[in-house]
Amino acid sequence: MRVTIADIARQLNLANSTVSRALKDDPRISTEVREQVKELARQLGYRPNLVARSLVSERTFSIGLVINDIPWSFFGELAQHIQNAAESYQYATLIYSSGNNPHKERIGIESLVARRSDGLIVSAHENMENIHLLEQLSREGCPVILLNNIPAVSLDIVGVDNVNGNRSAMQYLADLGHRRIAYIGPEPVKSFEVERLAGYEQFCRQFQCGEELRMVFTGEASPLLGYKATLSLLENNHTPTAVLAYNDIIALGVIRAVWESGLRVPDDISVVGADGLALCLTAYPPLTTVAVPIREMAVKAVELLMQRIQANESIGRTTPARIQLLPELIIRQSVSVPRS
Amino acid sequence: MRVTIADIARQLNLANSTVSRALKDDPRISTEVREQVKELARQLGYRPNLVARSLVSERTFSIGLVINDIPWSFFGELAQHIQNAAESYQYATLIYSSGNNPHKERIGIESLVARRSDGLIVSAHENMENIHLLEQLSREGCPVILLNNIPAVSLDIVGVDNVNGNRSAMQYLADLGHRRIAYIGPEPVKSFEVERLAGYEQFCRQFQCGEELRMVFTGEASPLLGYKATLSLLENNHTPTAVLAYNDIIALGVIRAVWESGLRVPDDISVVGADGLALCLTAYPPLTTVAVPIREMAVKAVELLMQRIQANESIGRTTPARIQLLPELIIRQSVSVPRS
DNA sequence: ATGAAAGCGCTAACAC
DNA sequence: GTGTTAGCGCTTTCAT
Repeated sequence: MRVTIADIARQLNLANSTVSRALKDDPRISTEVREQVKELARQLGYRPNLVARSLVSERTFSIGLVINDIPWSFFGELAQHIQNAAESYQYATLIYSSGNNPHKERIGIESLVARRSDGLIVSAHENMENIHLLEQLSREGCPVILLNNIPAVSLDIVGVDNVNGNRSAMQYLADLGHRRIAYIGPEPVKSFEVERLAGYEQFCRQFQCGEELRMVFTGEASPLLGYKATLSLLENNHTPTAVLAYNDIIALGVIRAVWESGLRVPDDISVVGADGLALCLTAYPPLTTVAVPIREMAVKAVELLMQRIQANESIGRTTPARIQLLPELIIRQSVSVPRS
Repeated sequence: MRVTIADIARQLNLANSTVSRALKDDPRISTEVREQVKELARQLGYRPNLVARSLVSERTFSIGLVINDIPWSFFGELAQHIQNAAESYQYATLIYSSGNNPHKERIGIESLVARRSDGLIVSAHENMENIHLLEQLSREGCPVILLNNIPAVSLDIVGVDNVNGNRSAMQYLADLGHRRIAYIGPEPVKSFEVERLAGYEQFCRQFQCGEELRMVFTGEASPLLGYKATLSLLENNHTPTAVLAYNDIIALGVIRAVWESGLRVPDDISVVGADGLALCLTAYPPLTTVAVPIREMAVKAVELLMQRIQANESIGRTTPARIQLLPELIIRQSVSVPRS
């Protein structure tokens, strides 16, 4: 049997509550007793049972994080920052990765709630059933922060202004003289996908430039799909002077395809990514990218969640918060002025 | 207030225990009552409180995973596989990333234990104090699976035979005719670092080839350090015909440095990575690598942990298990025969 | 087939 | 300053 508060109390002829207080440095307990208790606790190797504590305090001091996948690093970096931010509030983070599967996402949400996470941060799959589930949970008293821009949803949102992020990247390319700018990314389904494409298209329309270079493929964002899409774009002789990729991962695939085609980055084709992952520095040449302020996003999301938890309020009483973070263009070496 | 079993019992004029059983499809409860209970549970939006359940059952159905960092994808991929494997046993995974900081690692371990994880999988920082803590926990009844090869430790280990992995990579290079093979990696402190360097050095000694090309830098494995190390290697005119990098991340930095120096991969310099991450396909050219069977590692670790949990045995009674996984060389396009 | 009661480890009124 | 008591939500003997 593991050692409990009762064991300590018995050996010291104290009441459980006294031991409990002593362990928490309650000023009402005399210093001697406190020391005595702590000393014995150490000797016996007492480890508090947070499960029991949670049952009475109705608080687990843990938050749940639901993401799509850990490996491709956007979520990895995000998870790390969220964990760090939560830790500064003495909170643990339970990470659940849905593998982009709405059914698994649902299981994950339910599991985190059943484990009584004090709140949830969710980068959702955007399946409406699950969004409704989250709204429901929020109403039932479990605060939820959403990391996607979903309109008309009664949840707090910490989102990214991808439209303007990509518009500013386009502006940068146009200012350098680029007119034939391609976009390579997945079909616009999720908010990030829709917004990033929209930023590109809005700019194209406004400046009457190259919307025929919009290249949308089916499937999840991966370097391989970026690679293949680029190859087929180049084959068709629709050669652009610059490519705006949906994200960094795809951009790396684009770069590989350009080199393999015997062209050079950035001399023949400039490439811009998005997300701002550390692995941009992995590319040759290092990737210019529309960086999402991932750390800030994590900090803001956790901050907001902690407010909700402390105020013991979910949505219903209050208007949902809408925080929008603006991406920042990080200029590296994958872009130059167009060749001709 | 959230709805509890007692609420359902009251409304249906049943005992709590009956409701509890009905919810679990206990055959002793009549089908009608079972249906009635479940129906009302659905209507009221009953959600089981796993905290309460855990307190009595002494099981949380969650395991703790302690890793060094999530973002650089080895641990990301690992975490994903562990989570998947655990899920097949109906277990949730609590991930804690220590950011390579032994003190934070300790906090993380304690936090996971306080939350009463049924077991731990740890890719340790290899700080001996923490290892002893883990041994202690194991003795106290919390099974621990270690993912590092640490000698003479009384914990189950699912490790990687990095020595032979790297020797086979060297053999492959030598067979192609390479004699001037450099190694680029961090100072050998952790087991992975020691073993991978050892695999290189053993081969060099055996075949009397180029140990002067061993290039060890200070700091954590990052593409930037791989990049810088390569540049200084090339500056000193110690030009190798091939580079064996500590891992894929560093290899990507090496590749970038080679291109920037006006040399070509693999024509002038061949590059081999290690780990076998998905981002190898991101490189130009796609990276040949000594792939760790990450998924298998995850599956084996979880399998072993589940056995320990089910048998309700940690180390002490039993001899610790020693599972060694052999990496596999995945041949892509970053290696060719040497130039001259 | 169902109920009553005890208890998991801890906390928090309330007493003295 | 310390003890008593009740109870968090659930499971599990032991009755009936």
